[in-house]
Amino acid sequence: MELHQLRYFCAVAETGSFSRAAEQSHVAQPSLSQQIIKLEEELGARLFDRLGRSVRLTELGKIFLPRARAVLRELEAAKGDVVERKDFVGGPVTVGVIPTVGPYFLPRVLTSFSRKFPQVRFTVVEEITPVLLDRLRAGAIDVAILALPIRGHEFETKPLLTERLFAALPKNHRLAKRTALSLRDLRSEPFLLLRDGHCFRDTAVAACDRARLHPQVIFESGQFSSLLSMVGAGMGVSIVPEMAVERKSQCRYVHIADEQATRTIGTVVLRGRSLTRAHQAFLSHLHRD
Amino acid sequence: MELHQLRYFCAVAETGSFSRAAEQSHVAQPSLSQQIIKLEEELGARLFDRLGRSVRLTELGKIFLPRARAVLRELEAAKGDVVERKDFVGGPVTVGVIPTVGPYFLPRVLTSFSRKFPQVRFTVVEEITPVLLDRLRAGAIDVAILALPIRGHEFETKPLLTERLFAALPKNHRLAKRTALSLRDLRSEPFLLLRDGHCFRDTAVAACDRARLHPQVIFESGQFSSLLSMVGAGMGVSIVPEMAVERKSQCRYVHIADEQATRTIGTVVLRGRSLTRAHQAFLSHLHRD
DNA sequence: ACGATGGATAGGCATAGCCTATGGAGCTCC
DNA sequence: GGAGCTCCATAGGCTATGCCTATCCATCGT
Repeated sequence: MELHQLRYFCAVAETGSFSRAAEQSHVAQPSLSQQIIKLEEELGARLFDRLGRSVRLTELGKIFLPRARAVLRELEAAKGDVVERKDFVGGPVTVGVIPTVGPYFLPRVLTSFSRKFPQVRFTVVEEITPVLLDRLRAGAIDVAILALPIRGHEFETKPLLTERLFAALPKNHRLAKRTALSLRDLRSEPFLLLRDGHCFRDTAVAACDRARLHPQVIFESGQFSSLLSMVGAGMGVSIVPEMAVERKSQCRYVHIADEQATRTIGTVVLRGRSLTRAHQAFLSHLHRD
Repeated sequence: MELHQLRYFCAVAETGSFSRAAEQSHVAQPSLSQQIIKLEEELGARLFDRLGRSVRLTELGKIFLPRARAVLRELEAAKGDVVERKDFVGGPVTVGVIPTVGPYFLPRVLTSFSRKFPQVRFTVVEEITPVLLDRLRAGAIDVAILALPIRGHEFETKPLLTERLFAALPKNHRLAKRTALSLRDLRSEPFLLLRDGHCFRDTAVAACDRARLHPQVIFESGQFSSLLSMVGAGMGVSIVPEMAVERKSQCRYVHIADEQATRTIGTVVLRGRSLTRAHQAFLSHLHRD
């Protein structure tokens, strides 16, 4: 049983004539006749009585007609649904973000995007980079925002912004009034850093390495705000990205002028994964500058 | 969009693999791939993400899946409905019958048939022959029971029974004690006959013609029982078919022995019209002897 | 690095649906 | 009542399309 057979059948039922049905269906009358006959053979029953002049549905034909129409109606609904939704910017979007970006960057972007596309429902997952990448692979996350570069060519990355790093110092620190410094200037300071696993810890440590600095870490935490409180209390110094700089904290922030003392944030999606219009719109909203 | 494409799509969605879906669908994997691609092209959107190892539904695929299933479900329902009902003896049957047969013959047949096939719902139309034939042509009547022969080769007729004709005489009539008579014996009698239009009137008149008898008709009616009451009252004589003979009436009935003084009842259906199992069963019930 | 797995691509083939021409039955009109 | 028309069925040929095998290419696991 094929769809065009059902269409022909309905056309004959509607027009009451094979010829008119053929015309309406844009096929030759014999073609339509053949298909109706085939359909009848498959069902094992006549659907029409051919009575010289007129063609009439048999009892079984009358039963079959609404069912055939239902099939075609469902088909149109299926087609229409997809065609309609494929250009619709809406539905669920799950964004993954690393903790050192989440609180500083996402809220602003999400609110401005939601104003433009209120139909899009966001879910935000805040996890460290390797977890986010796993979730991307599994399809649990649509877009991730994290520090580049990352390894794995199954991902498509695109840089969003590169920010400078800052030294967070107690207010009364000897370097607090400087407008810039080098990591080497922090040679003898006790360090407060993020816990292992956070990629910004790696960024900071790598910068230190390049400066031949082996920081003495006296405190570790999972979020900047804890570190900065401790710094404000005079326990030591820390390194933070620009977006984590708190204007009205107890700390002073001095730009670290070392070469490559930066962090690049970018978007990551799974390569080969098809994106909805909502995903695409969100991505281009992020990269809109 | 074709049905096999929907089937393939569902198979891939279920198995999560083109290869397994192809196997399950009994086609080669490339064939299935091609059809999925065609489907995606027609919809203008990817339905699956091909991610090296695994295949996953896209957002649109997830939307499309239940709709595709709905189409296939409707299709199966349509097929099943017809296949189920085509062997089912039930549903409506409309029987047409002429007035001179209706009250004597049908009740007995309908009750015995309904005992066998209680699912069949009967509608009985009692009309004169030309009306019944029109209704047959229009499909408003499925089977007609009337006097043969009829004209028109668009009908299929089959004789049911041939009955003798009887003279209906008042009790004290001079011929009332005879066991048989000839129409010529009624030469001088006043006749009571059915109204024009009733085919049995034609049957009676034709029999009289053959007997060179030109009856003086003093009363006409649409039903035998009226005629027979009048005959019982001594107003004249009449001619009735065997099935109209009333055992406990005021009349005497004497067999008319003339050649061809008979009436043949038969079934009529529209040639080329397909009959349901209920129609077929009813016809063979009628002709069961 | 290698083979195994899984999907896409290429090219050939056969079927199936479409076409035109024609047949045959029924209806209309002169 | 016969000629012509209408309408569905049949016949025969053509083409498109879906299927096949062989092969390619990327990924994944050993």
